[in-house]
Amino acid sequence: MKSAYRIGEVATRTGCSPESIRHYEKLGLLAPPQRGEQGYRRYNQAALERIGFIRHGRSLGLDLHSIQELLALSDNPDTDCTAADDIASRHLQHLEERITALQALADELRQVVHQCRGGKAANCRIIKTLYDHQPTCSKRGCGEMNA
Amino acid sequence: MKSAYRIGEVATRTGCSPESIRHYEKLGLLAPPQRGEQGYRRYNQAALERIGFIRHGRSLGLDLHSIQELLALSDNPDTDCTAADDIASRHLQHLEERITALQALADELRQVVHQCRGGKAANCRIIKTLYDHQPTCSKRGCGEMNA
DNA sequence: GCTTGACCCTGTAACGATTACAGGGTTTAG
DNA sequence: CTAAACCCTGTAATCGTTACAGGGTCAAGC
Repeated sequence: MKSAYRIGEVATRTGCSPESIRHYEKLGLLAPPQRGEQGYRRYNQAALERIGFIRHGRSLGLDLHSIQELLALSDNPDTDCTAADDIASRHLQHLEERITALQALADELRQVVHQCRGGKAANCRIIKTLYDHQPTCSKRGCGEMNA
Repeated sequence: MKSAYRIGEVATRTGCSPESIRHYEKLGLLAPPQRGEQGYRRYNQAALERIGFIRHGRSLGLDLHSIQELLALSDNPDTDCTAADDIASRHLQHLEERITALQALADELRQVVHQCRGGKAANCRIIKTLYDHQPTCSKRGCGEMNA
């Protein structure tokens, strides 16, 4: 069990770029690691697993703040972990809303795609449709909400 | 048919914030409008419709660059509009891929949600799962890709 | 020895779209 | 006369990641 990986090796093992690893450290998701003689960061197995945790969370679409909360729970094993369930549930609901919204967009797009093959822009149904003022939702911040 | 709206009135009519309108102007999606005596921007009906076009495009999830291309086609009515269809088709495909990916994430989350009610973090299935290294996709830039 | 390339370091800016300021001016209603 | 509600410009923040610039260290190969 090797215990002194440099950042590049951690990157290839975790699929997380060195830049991101340093970023997580700056944000406090990772404790500043020990340094080798030349000032290089040296990571141990626990750090590797922590980075794997973060990447898995990110791949699920969790934001770094939520991941930080989950890591805090993990760091305090005696804590009540209802909060973890809250985070996951909230994110799942968020995802479901987002999927519904995207499906509505896709449906709307399907209605206009392939309607203007070979024509002139003046008669293009896509462009005409965009000028029609019935956006799916016209409220202020209601575009394609972020992931 | 009024033809001299100030930016705030345009904002309420189009559901687009004044900041965004000025932003679109800076990016070249909107031509710099005429100015009133006090230097205030004055918009006419055509500008309102153009902003509606942009908002509708955004609500469909198109990026401003694509919208700019569509506006360029609209500004040149004699152009072949195959490009419009390309943009819409590409975006639709993008949406469909994204929906599929999000559904996979939601499925994965559903498997862990509600598995740790009332327990201690040390035994939390959500946290345990995140430490398991089978992210849906562990490749470099493969998190929840942007909209 | 000396260069080339692959690492590592720090700090800063870019991406995209929007929002939020700071710091100022003008108008309007009380 | 003053406070609120507008408008202006320019800059910085948001989020997570990537890409630089400008520098240091170390190995292999000439």
